[in-house]
Formats: sequence, structure tokens, C-alpha cells
Amino acid sequence: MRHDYIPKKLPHRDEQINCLGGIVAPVLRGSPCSNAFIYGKTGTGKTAVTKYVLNMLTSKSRELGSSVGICYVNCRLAGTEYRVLSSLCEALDVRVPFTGLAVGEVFDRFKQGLDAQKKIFIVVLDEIDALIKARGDTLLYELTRVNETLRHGRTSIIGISNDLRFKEFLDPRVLSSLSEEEIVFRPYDAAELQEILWKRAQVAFSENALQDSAVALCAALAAAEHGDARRALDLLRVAGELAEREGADCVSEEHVRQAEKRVEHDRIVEVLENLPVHSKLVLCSVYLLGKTKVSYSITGDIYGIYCELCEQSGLSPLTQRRVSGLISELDMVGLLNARVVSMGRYGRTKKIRLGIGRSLVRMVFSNSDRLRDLVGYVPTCLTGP
DNA sequence: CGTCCACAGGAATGACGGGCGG
DNA sequence: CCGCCCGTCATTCCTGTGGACG
Repeated sequence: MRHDYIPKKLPHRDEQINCLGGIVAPVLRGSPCSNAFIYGKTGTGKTAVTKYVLNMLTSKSRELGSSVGICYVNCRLAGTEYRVLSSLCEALDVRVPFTGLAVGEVFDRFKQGLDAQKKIFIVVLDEIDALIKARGDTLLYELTRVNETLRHGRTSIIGISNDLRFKEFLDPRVLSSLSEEEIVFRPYDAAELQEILWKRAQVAFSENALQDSAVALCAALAAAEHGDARRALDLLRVAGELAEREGADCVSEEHVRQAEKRVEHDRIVEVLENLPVHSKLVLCSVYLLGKTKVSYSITGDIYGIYCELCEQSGLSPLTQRRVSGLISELDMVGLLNARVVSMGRYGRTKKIRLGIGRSLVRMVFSNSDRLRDLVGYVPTCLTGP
């Protein structure tokens, strides 16, 4: 039931499989294939289909004895151009240190390795939008034109993105080169999700361990959330775990509902616990202000309390500029809701609220030795007249 | 209808911990 | 060991701005 598992068959994705298969097929005859671009929201099977097709390609090419190299990189996890490039090098058995070299140097080594091995190399850049938004499209630009300088090797790029609008961030030259072929992954509907769940459940669950209605509910909940198969699978897996723990003989709708809460809860706690100290203090400030004030707070007030909390815990406060940035980051991950508003004569600022339950904040902070006392702290601005 | 608040958020720059090849 | 480069986080300095107040 894990979503990194690639099943033998991917229901409702025949069209995309055939399409991608057709695009990469020329590789088997020793000629490079077109670059391709794959769009679709999370959990629509982009990664699964791509890996599935490329696995087939690998085994087929082994049969035929042709020399094909494939490298799959998740750009969001890699994070920087450097780490993406070093993954590419690793796939070619080119040794590079995990840091220290100039990006250009790593790129040169990659090119040399590629040329030396006379390979056709397929680069899969998953969640490529994350990289482009954070770092710009220089790497992509270089990659699209790497063939011009190669004597023997050839590269093709398969880009995968969750975000359709991300095209706007691309240089037109890169865009036209990259989207020689495009494949769009429509979200699954509830019926399709149900089928997917049942297929997987055949392997993962014993017979009669699932109530029909439980599976239907998983599918419905995930369908409501842009047809995310990953979410559907998570829900069913967690529901299964919950049922097992309480010794029930089958997974019911109620288990699924509990699983829904659980999945969300765990996600937030995970993010919350791994926050840097200063972000935690900012979050705590919002929490404290929310205790008394009306529904929202503004940047300046938050910063004031944040500074007090810093003093309380013996840290030197960051600048307001930085805290403003932290607030935006917290907004991005959903822990805060912040939106810019103008209050006329009284300036332009952000209205900020907690994006999660207050009890959750209290719970996580109380579990941390360092921050336990802060949730009970009363800011001076709230004690005065 | 202009002012002017209280910031937003971009750009440049720097400190820091890490690693390179020579 | 040196001089150089990397990514990350933060500071400093800055220009931009929606709209209530006067």
C-alpha cells in the first residue's frame, strides 16, 4: 500500500503508458528520443507511469544489448542544481563530491562521462517546477542544449511537473525544446480510484478484510481532493493499521474517517517538530496573540512578542525583515494563514492567523523541553492596561 | 485629492561550515 | 596548508504601495 510501490499494472493509464512508450521507443533502435513534458496533479500516476515505462525500456534494451542510461531525479528532494547534477553523474558512475565543486565543473564532468560512455541518456526530472521556481531555468537550458557539444553521447529530458502554470517561468527556447511532446495526466475519478484501491488491496489485505463502503469512502475522499491516488492509498493503509491495532476483523468506514484525521494530524506534527527554532517562536507568537486578540494579528505585533520570546529563551532575535520572511514560509506550508492587506492610514501589513488547531500547537510545544514554558508565557503588551 | 503609515518584498552582501585541487 | 567555490541563512538597504485620514 505504500505509494512508492509500482504495481505490475496501472489501471486507467494505458493511454499515457502507450504515449510515453512511443516517445522513448526510438532509444531501442539507438537513436535519441524527443524531450517530453508530463503534467498532472499529485497522485495522478505521473511518477508511477514514468518509472513503469522506463523499467520496461531498461529490460528491453538489455535484451537487445543496446546501451541506454536512465537517471531519475526528484528535483524537490535534490533541492539544488548541484545535487541534481551530482545525481546525474552518479548514474554514469562518475564520482563527484557531494559539495565543493563549482556547478560548471560538475556539469563538465557529466558531459565528459556521457561522451566517454557513448550512451543515450534519459534524464527524468520529477517535480521540476520546484527546482525552476527556486533556482531558475539555467540548468534546464544547459541540459537542453548539451547535445550540441556531445560527440558520442545523447541526452533526452523527461520533465514532470505538478503545476501547469509553471511554463510561464521558462525561457521560450527551453520551453519549445522541452515540450516536443506533452502528456497530460487527468485526475482519477472516484470509480477509478476504487478500482485502484481494490487492485492493490488484493495483494495487501486478506480476503474480506475490507468493507466495500470503506474502500468507497477512501476513493470519495481522495476524489474530492483532486483525485489523488496517493492520498487514497494512504487513507486505506492507515485505516488498515488502525483496524489491526484495535483487533477488528475488517476495515470499516469509521476506520477510514479516523485515518483521515490521523494522516492530517501526523503530517502537521511532523512539519511542526522539524521547524527551525525561530520559526517555532514566530508560530508561538501568533498562538499567544490569538489567546486574547480578535481573529488575526499583524506583522508588527507578532514581531514584538517574538522578540520577547527570544529574550525569554536567551536567543538573539532576527530582524523584522527575516521574520516577515519566516511568516511567509509558514504561510506556504499552511501552519499560518497570512495575507497582505492595506489598512489605509494605518499602513500595509499582513493579517496573520494560525492555520492549524490551537491544541495542536500547545501539544507539540509542550513536548519540547526547550519551548514548554513559552506556551504559557504572557506577553507584556497583554498584561498592561 | 494628496499624504503618509507600516510594512511588503527585491537585491546585494556577508558570515559560516563544508569541500575541492594543487 | 592555501585560495577558491559551494549552499544556506541572515542582515542591510532599498523602493513600492493600498487606501483611511485630513
